[in-house]
Amino acid sequence: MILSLMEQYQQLDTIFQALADPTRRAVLSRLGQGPASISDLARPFDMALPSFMKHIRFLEGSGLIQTRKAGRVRTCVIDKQRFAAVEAWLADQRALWEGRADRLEQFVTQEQDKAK
Amino acid sequence: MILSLMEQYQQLDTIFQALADPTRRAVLSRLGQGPASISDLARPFDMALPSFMKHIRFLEGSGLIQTRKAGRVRTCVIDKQRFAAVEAWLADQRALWEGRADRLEQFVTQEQDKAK
DNA sequence: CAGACACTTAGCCATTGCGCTAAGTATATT
DNA sequence: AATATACTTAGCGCAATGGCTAAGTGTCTG
Repeated sequence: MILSLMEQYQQLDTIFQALADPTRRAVLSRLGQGPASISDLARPFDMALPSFMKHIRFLEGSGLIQTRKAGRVRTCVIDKQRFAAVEAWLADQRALWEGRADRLEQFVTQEQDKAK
Repeated sequence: MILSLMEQYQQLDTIFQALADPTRRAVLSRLGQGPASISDLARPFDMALPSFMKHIRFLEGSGLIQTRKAGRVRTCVIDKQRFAAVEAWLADQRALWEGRADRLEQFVTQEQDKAK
C-alpha cells in the first residue's frame, strides 16, 4: 500500500532511528539479498537472541521490514517502498539548496513507480 | 575536507541519529536556504535555548552543519557534502535489491515446493 | 559604564535504547 | 513420549537522549 506524503513524513523519526544502528543496517543489507529467518539473520552477530530480536521488532515497527511466522520459524522480508520516505526527504533538502520547494512530490511519485 | 568512503560509513550512525529528530531535520531544512544564527534558528521552536543548543551541537558533531562564532553571535551553515554518506548507503541498498530478483524467485519456488 | 543581548555552563529529571540472563511456549524431530 | 529447535516473554542494569531551570560569560548599545 502506498503511503501518503504526510504519512511518510510522520514515519521519518522511526525510520532514521532504525537506520542509526549498525546491526539494523547490516540486517537490512542481508535482507536486500532476499528473505531470511531470525536465526539466520542473528548468526553473524555476537549478541543474545532476545537482544537481536529487539532490533528485528524495531525494524518491523519502522516498516522497513515485514515478518511472518510459519511453524516455529519467523521469516523476515525487506519493504523497499519504505525507503522512499528517506529519498523524498533527501530530495526535499536538495530542492531547498537549489531554491525550489516544488520538486518533492514529483520525486516521490517517480520512486513509487520504480518500486513497482 | 573530503572524507573517504570508509570514514563516511563510520559516520552513518551519528548522521542517521541526527536525522531521526524532527527539530534537527527542521533546522537542516532552514539551513538549506542559507546560514542563520542560533537565535534565528531557535525562534520557531517552543523550547528553552539550552535544549535547542543540544540539537545544534548534535548536528555539528554529525558534521551535517558547521558553526562559527563572531562576536556574541554563532552562525550555522549546512554541510551538503555530508549528505553523500546517506545517499551512498541508499545506493548500496538499491544495488543489493537489484541483484536480488532471481534469488527472490528461487525463494518463492522453494517455499512452494515445501508446501507440497 | 550600565544594561541588554546572545549564547554557555552546570546540573537535574524522566524516558528510551541496547545489552544481558532466566525461564516459558510452541513446533519439529527421533 | 522425550528431546531439540526456534523463538518469546519478563525483567534487570546502565548509558544516552531530550527536555528543564538557574546562573555565568562575553559582547554590543545607549
